Amino acid sequence: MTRASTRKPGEATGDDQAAVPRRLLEHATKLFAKKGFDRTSVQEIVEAAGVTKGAMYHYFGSKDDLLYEIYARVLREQTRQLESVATSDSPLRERLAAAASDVVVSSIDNLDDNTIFLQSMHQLSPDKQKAVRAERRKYHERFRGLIEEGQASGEFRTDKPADVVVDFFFGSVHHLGSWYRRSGSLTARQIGDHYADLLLDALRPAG
Amino acid sequence: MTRASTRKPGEATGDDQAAVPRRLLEHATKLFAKKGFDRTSVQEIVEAAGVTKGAMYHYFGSKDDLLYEIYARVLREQTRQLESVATSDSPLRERLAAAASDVVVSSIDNLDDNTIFLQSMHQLSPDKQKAVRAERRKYHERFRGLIEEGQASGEFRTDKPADVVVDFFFGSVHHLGSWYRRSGSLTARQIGDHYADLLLDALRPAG
DNA sequence: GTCGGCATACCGACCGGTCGGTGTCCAATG
DNA sequence: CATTGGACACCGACCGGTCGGTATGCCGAC
Repeated sequence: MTRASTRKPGEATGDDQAAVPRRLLEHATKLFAKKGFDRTSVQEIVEAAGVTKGAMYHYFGSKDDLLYEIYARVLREQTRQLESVATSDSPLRERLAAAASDVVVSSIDNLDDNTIFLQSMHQLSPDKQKAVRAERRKYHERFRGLIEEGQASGEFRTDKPADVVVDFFFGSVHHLGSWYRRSGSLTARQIGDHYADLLLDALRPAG
Repeated sequence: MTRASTRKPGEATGDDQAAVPRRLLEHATKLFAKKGFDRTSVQEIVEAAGVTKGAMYHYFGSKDDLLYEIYARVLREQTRQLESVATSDSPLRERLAAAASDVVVSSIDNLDDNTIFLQSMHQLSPDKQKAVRAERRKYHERFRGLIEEGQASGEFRTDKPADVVVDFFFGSVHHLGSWYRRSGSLTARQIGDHYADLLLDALRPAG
């Protein structure tokens, strides 16, 4: 606190080197995941981040904003990742398998974000909730596009609507947080590959 | 209020014929599903149910109790249903398909309960949460038993751990509430059959 | 001097839960 | 039959505490 130094504004003055907004987001994520959005007070967040409420309200308009920023970051990253995998020039089945496995792995790597998504989205203000939903929908549509591509080419069964399959699969993904434990015997990639296999095999044309 | 009558104690005296605890549970379910547990005040619940706080705390020990009772009811019913389907003397594939489809249908029929499960379980007191988890685990184990039965007989693939498949499937089921709308073009049973097909086909031995 | 980057004290709203009371029914008593 | 007592089902004002948010001030850098 009293440590004299010539820092750029925004740089940490405490023990942590990270910038204040970053630290706030980081600790807010952990606390929201652990206790839920409503049960985490602003006071707790700023204490965990080693700053004060004044600092927080300087960078974020509200507690809601904090949550929204957390979502926005995750969504941006996942969308980026999907886009990169989907547009590669591998065969369709491989692209879909990679997309499926990747989203599982990244969901497990960021279990906290995932948990928050699951539990706290409905606590956002309506307009921000709408923004998040719109972004999520874009993501799902991109994923669905892969399935429809395979249905058109005859690689995948056509008796199941693609959007039902997408919701089926992402339901599983979003729920990873409620059962996956790092202490378990399977790695994130193993789970991802299992999930991808299950999806791909469920999509095989009827034998 | 002033309507004279010879009612048994516990019978409604207002517009609604239902007993007070029942009405409380009913309206609490709706409100919890719509606004979340923490954002629903006891005051709102009792107003919706047309009683007062005194009445509520007469029948329930706490707001937590209300939530717990909602869970307990749903769990009891789903467990009962699964047990009934699983022990019938149909072929295994049919029993599993029926169990899968049924749980989807009942989840859609009671979307509110499902939503609450998803969003508010972690807000229960630790001991009640433990009780709910234990009950849920029993349910999952029963379901898993069906899959293991098929793996042992060679009907299902053995390269996917049964518990992974169970979590995969129930993730999808629990997430129905986040996308299913009654205004959609598919009935609950149609979704249930689609989901059951996807599960069964994902379990086919590799071709 | 003034502007970003905070700190601190404080406010008003609200919330879960409590508690002393009230009306009603029923069963025992006389 | 009339009276009484008390168990049950509720009522609603109130309390201690918490929370999100704000107003104001300080302080170093430019």
